[in-house]
Amino acid sequence: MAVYPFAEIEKKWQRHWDEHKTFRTPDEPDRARPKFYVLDMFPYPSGAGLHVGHPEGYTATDIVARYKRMKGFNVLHPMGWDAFGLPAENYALETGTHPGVTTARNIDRFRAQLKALGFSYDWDREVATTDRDYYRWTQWIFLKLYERGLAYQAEVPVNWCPALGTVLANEEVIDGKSERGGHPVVRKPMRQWMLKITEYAERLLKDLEALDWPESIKEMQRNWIGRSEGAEVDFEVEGRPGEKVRVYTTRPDTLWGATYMVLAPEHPLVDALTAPAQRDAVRAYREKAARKSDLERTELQKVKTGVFTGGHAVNPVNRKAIPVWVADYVLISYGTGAIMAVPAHDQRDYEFARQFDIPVVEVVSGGDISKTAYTGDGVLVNSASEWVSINGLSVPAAKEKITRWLEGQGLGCRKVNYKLRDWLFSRQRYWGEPFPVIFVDGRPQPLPAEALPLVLPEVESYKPSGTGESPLATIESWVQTTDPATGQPARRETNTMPQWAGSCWYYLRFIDPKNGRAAVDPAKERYWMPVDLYVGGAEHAVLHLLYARFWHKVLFDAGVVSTPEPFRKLVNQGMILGEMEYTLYRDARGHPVSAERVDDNECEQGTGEKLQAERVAEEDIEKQGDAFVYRVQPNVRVSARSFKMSKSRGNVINPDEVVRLYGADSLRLYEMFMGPLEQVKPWSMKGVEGVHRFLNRVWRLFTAEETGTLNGEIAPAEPSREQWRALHAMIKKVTEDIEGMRFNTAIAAMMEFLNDAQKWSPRPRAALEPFVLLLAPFAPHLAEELWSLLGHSGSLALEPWPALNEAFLVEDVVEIPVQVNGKLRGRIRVPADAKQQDILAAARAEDSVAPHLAGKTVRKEIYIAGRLVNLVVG
RNA sequence: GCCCGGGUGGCGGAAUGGCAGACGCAAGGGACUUAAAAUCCCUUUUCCGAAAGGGAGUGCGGGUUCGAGUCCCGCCCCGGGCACCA
Repeated sequence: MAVYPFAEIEKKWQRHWDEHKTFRTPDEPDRARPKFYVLDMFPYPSGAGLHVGHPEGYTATDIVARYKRMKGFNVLHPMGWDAFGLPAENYALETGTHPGVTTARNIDRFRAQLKALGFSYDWDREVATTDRDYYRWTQWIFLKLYERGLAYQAEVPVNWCPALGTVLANEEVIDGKSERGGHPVVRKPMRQWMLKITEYAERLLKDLEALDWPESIKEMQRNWIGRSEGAEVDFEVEGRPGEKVRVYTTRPDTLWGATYMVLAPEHPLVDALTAPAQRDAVRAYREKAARKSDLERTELQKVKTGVFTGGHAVNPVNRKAIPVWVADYVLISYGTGAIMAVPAHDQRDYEFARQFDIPVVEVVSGGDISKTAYTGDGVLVNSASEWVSINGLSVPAAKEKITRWLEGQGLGCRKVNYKLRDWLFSRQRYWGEPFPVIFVDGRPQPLPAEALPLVLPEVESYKPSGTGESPLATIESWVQTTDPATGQPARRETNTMPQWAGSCWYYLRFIDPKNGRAAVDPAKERYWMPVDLYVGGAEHAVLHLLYARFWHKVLFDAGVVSTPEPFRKLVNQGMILGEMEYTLYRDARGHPVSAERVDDNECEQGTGEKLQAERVAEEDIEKQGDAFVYRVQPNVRVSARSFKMSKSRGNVINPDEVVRLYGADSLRLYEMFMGPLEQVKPWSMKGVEGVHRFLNRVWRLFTAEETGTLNGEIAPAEPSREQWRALHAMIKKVTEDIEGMRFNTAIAAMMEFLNDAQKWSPRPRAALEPFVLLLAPFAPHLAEELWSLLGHSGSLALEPWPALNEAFLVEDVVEIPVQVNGKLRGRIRVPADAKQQDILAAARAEDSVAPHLAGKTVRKEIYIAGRLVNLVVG
C-alpha cells in the first residue's frame, strides 16, 4: 500500500499538542461561553495494556470534545486511573513487587498508548485513585458518610473466598464462585463496614426518570433496587397470646388463601414456635441451611426443602390457625424474614405445598389452581369472615380494602420494601484506601479531617493474614496508635475500601484536581457539573453507576455538590468481538459433523462425543439458505460467528499493532465506522484497510503525489453550485450525526463527499477547507497536517466549526419517484416549485408509468410534497 | 421463567410511515504495468429474460394504511441482564 506518512504526521502533532498544551482547560474559563463536560469511564491500568475496546468509547468522546471546542464550548475532557484493585496485589503476591510500582508502570504504559491515539485530554488534570492527594478525599468522603450515620459496622455473613483469602461483595460472586478466578465462595460471619445505600433507595429510583440514559440501564437499576409495595401483617402465635410473627406480603388480598406460614431458618422466633416433638428436626434443618453456601441454595432451587415446626399461627382475618414451617426459600434478609404462604396464588408456595401436601385454597378466580398458581387479576372468592369480606372485589380493590381494615384493627400496615441491600464496603486487602477510623476501647472513632490522608503503610508481605484480616493487620507498629483527642492507646482499622470507592467521585476531582483544601472547589463544581456526557461499558450498568449516584446524593445533602445527579447523559459502547470465525467440527475418526448437531460445549448432540474444532478459511465456505456450509461437502454446516476477544482463543487485536500498520487516525476512524456505538460488533482488519484507503485518498486530494506538497488542483476558484451543495450536504449530515452520536454515518457522508471531490478539477479551496475541519474530530492528525499544508499556522483545534448554509441545499429541479399501487414505476424530474396538479399530470404522462394506468381508473392520487407520487388504480 | 435489546445482500451496516440495500468490505470484470503491489473505472439482493422489462424480497404468520424494514397482534431465533426478594 502506497501510503501517506501517517507515522511521522501523528508523532509531529502529538508533540505539538503536548508542547502547546492545546487541550488544556483553563482553571478560570471564560464564563461567557457554554460549558461541556465529556467524560470517559476511566480505566483500570492493567498489565496487559490497552485493548481495542478502550479506544472505542474514548474516540467517541474525543470526537464530541473536539467538535464542542470548535463550536465554542469550554470543554472539560479529562482522563485518569482507577488504580487500586486486586490484580496489582495478586501480582505483588507472586513477585514481591510493590503494587505501587506495578501500578505506576502500567499507568505510564496506558498514558503513552492513549497519547499515541491522539485523544484531546487535558493531561494536566490526570489523577489516579492511588495518589495520596486523591485518596485523602476518598477518605474524607467516608468521614462524611460516617458523620451522617451512613457508615456502620455489622457482623454479617459475608462471601468468604478461601483461595483469595478475602471477602467479596455479592456482586463479585457469580454462581457461587469468585468473579475473578472462579474460586469457590462460602459464607462466614465477619465484622464489616456497611454503607446505608438503602436509605437512598427511593431517591435512587425516582431520580432515574429524568436522566438521559439508555432505558435498559435504567431498567436494570430499577430491578436492582427492586421496590415493591405491600403490607406487613401480624399473626398471633397460637397458644402464646401477645406473641406475634410479622410477615411481609405484596398480596394482602390473598390472606384467606394463606394455608401455612414460613419462617427463614435464621428467624429469631423459630425456637419459640417449635414444638418439643419437632425440636430435633428443626435444629438439624437450621444447621444444614446455615452451612449451605449461596451456591448450594441456588443449585437446589428446583427442590424446595423445609420442616414443620409443630407450631401454629393465627390468621388475623378469620382467626384460623395455620401451620408454621421453616424453609430456606424464605430469606432472612428480605422483608421480615417470614411469609404467609398462599399456594394458590404464588408459584413458590404452590411448589412447596404440593411437595408437602399442604392445602391449596383459591381466593382469586380466573386460573386453574389444579395445575399451577394463578398470579393474575380476578374476582376475590372465599374471602369473608364475620369481621370483614373482600369477596367480589378485583385484586387491586381487595388489596386496598383489606389493608385499610388491617390498619384500622392495628393488625398490619402498608409497607414498601426494596431488594437493594446495604453496601458491604470493606475488603481484607492491602491495595486499597485505608479507613480513617481507629478503635478506642474497641469502639470506632473517626480520625479528624486534618489527619488525612491516612497513608497506606509499607508492608513486608502482601499475603492476606489468613484469618480473614488484611495484610495491614500484620504491621503491629502501624495498627497500634493513640487517639489524637485523648492520647489513649488505640488500634487502627485494618480493612481497606473496595475498588468502587475511588471511582465513586473521580468526576468531581477532575474539576479541581490540585485542590489541597477541598475535594472540589464549590464555584468550579457549580460551573462544570453535571457531567454532560458519560461514556463507558454496560458492565457498569448497575454497580459503579448506582454507587456513584449514591455518593453523589450524599454529597448533595452535605452541600458539597450542587446537583442531585452526577451524569446527565449516559451512553454505553458495545463490545468489540474478534474477527468472524468459521468453524468445522470433526469427530474422533476425522469425519465432519454438521454444526446444527453440535452443542454449546462442542460435543455432538446425542452421542455426547467431544469434537475437534477446526478453523476454515472464508473461501472454503458457501452460504446455503440461512446456513453456511463447507464448500467441498455442502451437506456439512459450518458454524459462523465471532467471539469475545480472549487470550485463550487467540483472537485479541492489539491496538499498538493497528497503529503501527495503519496509524492512529485509521484506528479511530475504523472503530467509529464499524457501526452504531452502542452495538456489539465484530472486528475486521479488512475494514481497517478500507478506512485507511479513505484517509489515503483524502491525503491525495490535497497533496501532490511525489512531493507531498499542496496539490496543484487546489485553486482559489469559486465553487460551482453543485460543489457548494456537496459541501453543505456534508456539513449538515456530519454536524447532525455528531450531535446524535451516529459517527458511522457521519463518516459515510465524508466518504461520499470525497468520492465527488476527487473528480473536481480544479478543486476550489473554499469547498475543501471546511472538509478538513469536519474531518478533524475523527482523524485529527491528518486534518492538522492538511490544515497546515493549506497555509494555516498552528492548530485547527479551536477553528470555528463550518456553518451550514441551507440555501445551498435548495435544488431547482427535483426528482420524484412515481408509484402505481405502491409499486415504483418511474421517476419524473420537475421544477422544485411545480404545482401539485402539474406534478400529478407529469406522473401520469411518464413513459414508464402510463402503461400501468392504461385501461384502468385512477381512484386516488397521493402526492407527498417533494418526495413521492402514488397513483391508486383499480 | 421474567425484564430489556436485536434479526435487512457473501460480510459490517444505511433508510422523519414514502425510491430497501447509502457508505465500506469481499467477490467478478476491465485500465495502467514487463509483472506484481498500489491506484483508477465498471458489475454485484434474488429469480425469469439476449435485452427492454417483469416477478419476489428486510426472521415467520396475520393486521392497520394509498403505501410497512419502520406501526399493531401472535410466534420463532440470537444477544444481554435478573432469577426463590413474598
